[in-house]
Amino acid sequence: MGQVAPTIRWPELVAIIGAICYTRLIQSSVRHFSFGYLTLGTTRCRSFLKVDILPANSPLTRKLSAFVTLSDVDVETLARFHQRRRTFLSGHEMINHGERNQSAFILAKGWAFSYKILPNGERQIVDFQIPGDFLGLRSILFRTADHSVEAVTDIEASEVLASDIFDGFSRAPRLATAVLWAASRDEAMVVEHLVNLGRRSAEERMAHLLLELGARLKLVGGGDRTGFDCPLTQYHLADALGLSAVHVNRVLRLLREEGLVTFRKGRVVFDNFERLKEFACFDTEYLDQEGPLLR
Amino acid sequence: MGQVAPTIRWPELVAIIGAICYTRLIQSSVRHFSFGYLTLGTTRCRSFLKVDILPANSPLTRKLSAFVTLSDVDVETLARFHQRRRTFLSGHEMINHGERNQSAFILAKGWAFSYKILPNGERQIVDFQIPGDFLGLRSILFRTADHSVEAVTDIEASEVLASDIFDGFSRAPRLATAVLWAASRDEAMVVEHLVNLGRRSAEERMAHLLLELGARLKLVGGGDRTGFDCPLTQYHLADALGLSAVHVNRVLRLLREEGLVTFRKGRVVFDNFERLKEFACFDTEYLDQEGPLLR
DNA sequence: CGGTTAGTTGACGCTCTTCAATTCCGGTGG
DNA sequence: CCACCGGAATTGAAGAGCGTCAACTAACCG
Repeated sequence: MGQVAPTIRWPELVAIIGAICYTRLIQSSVRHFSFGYLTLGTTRCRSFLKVDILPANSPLTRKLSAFVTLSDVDVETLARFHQRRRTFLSGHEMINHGERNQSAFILAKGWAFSYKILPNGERQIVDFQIPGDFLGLRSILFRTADHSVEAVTDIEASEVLASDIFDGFSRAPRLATAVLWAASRDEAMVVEHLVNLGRRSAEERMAHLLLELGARLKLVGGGDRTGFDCPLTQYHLADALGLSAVHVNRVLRLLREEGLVTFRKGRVVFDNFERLKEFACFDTEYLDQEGPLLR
Repeated sequence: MGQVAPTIRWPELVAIIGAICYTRLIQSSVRHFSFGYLTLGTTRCRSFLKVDILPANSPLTRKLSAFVTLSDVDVETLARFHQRRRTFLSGHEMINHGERNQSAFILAKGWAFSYKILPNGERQIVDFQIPGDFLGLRSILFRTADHSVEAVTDIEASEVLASDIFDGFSRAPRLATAVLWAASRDEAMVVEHLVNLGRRSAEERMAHLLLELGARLKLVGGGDRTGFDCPLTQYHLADALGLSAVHVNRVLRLLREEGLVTFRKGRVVFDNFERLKEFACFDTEYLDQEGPLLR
């Protein structure tokens, strides 16, 4: 607390805004930040993030303001992203496929998932959103939402209107680069899910998904390498992995009997983290970006 | 030819840059463009696009310059995207997974595909790129490429360096919005492929892929609803659809015997377009965006 | 006329789905 | 306190879908 002068200026707003969109970036931002100003390991970074310099109305901006001094216009631009705090009950449809003028959200608390429904009623889950994630960006860039988002648990989120985004872009052009970068990270994750569905066995898919969720949660303080709390049902997993719920159950049993991972009563336990990673060919590369290209 | 005054100004550079990244946007741009200035059907739009006003060094900028007068700085910014014309032989690795400082490309001629290789040697094709498509955007936004791109046929393309993109963003902030929008379109397509792999049968996947390629090619003048020329092998299709090449063959036979679609000797023929669309539950929504949200 | 690559077909078996039944568990009302 | 209920998890059996192996043909090229 306070061991770092709060007047540090870092001209690359890019990475900061990126961190808004993806809290998991915070870690890498700070890593880059250290390049020339501070040398911060992960643990020191965490405590550093607790430093509160500017008054702010959201956990995310507070985190960000803690390690960079923003210009007035930047602060104002950021604050707009967190003006409208909203809550949703579990099961609520936060974004509806086909509807126009939808909002985007930055998740503060709870889990959600984005999905598409096929005409025959089957559901494919595209990605899960955890605290710190941006959701529904495509639904404001396109005029109508091309997918839906439903809350898994009760949700707290900041509503981001299209006007927030586009006003922000014209005020702070670097914001656009950062959001582009964040969207590309999203795409990278979807690509990884695609590879998962196309070329891996059911067991590998499951292992990979659980490891990914664990890695993502770890970056926002929601778990460690022993495991994490997971509010998903086996039906959620089935629809994300392109499997039937029955087979998901069998796969989970198999992984449990192999001593790799246990998922029970809302808790995922990595029984043997290293062996599980090897089994799933899990490479964190697509999550561990070093931050946007800065010049 | 020439029936339209060449001095028309449309302040929304956004859509134009979007069109650079996705030539298929041209159709929708013009549709939007017509909103107040011109009423152009698809066919009239096409002939309109042939009008050549400004000298330019690439087919894409020529197309664009034909229907909008750009400011000097805009033209210069656009021209930078097409300064470096390059050619590749079929089979060439245009972007290599894991390498740093890769370029992006705008395809002018030929087909390519982006893919990932798993440790066990299996390949998953994420998307195919056809003329007018942007490829490798993520490889310059991230420091290292998270995927590879290989040329299917001989290729002509404009090389876009990271500096082109970022310089362009600071010169013309609207460019950033447009590229973000284009990247989101890319993501929408990947999401659709994900749904394909997760929740459709082999026959439906194949039908859907062929319809998508047909629809995309139609927008750049490479086919119509009777069919299109397709340089892909059955191995390409297999790796894109998460199937084995043997099964791809069977699926193609089945679709042919059903009188739905025929793929032979580099040519896809839609034997019964309507029935095929119905069979594949093909909805062009994710391709038919009306253009970026303008204010 | 071989060599090579893409496409084709059959046989067989594994993976995963489907259907159906059963258990577990938290909540709710009596 | 128990009885009851609904959603989620669990398990078994049967079979469809798709992969693998292997052999073969067709087309292209030097």
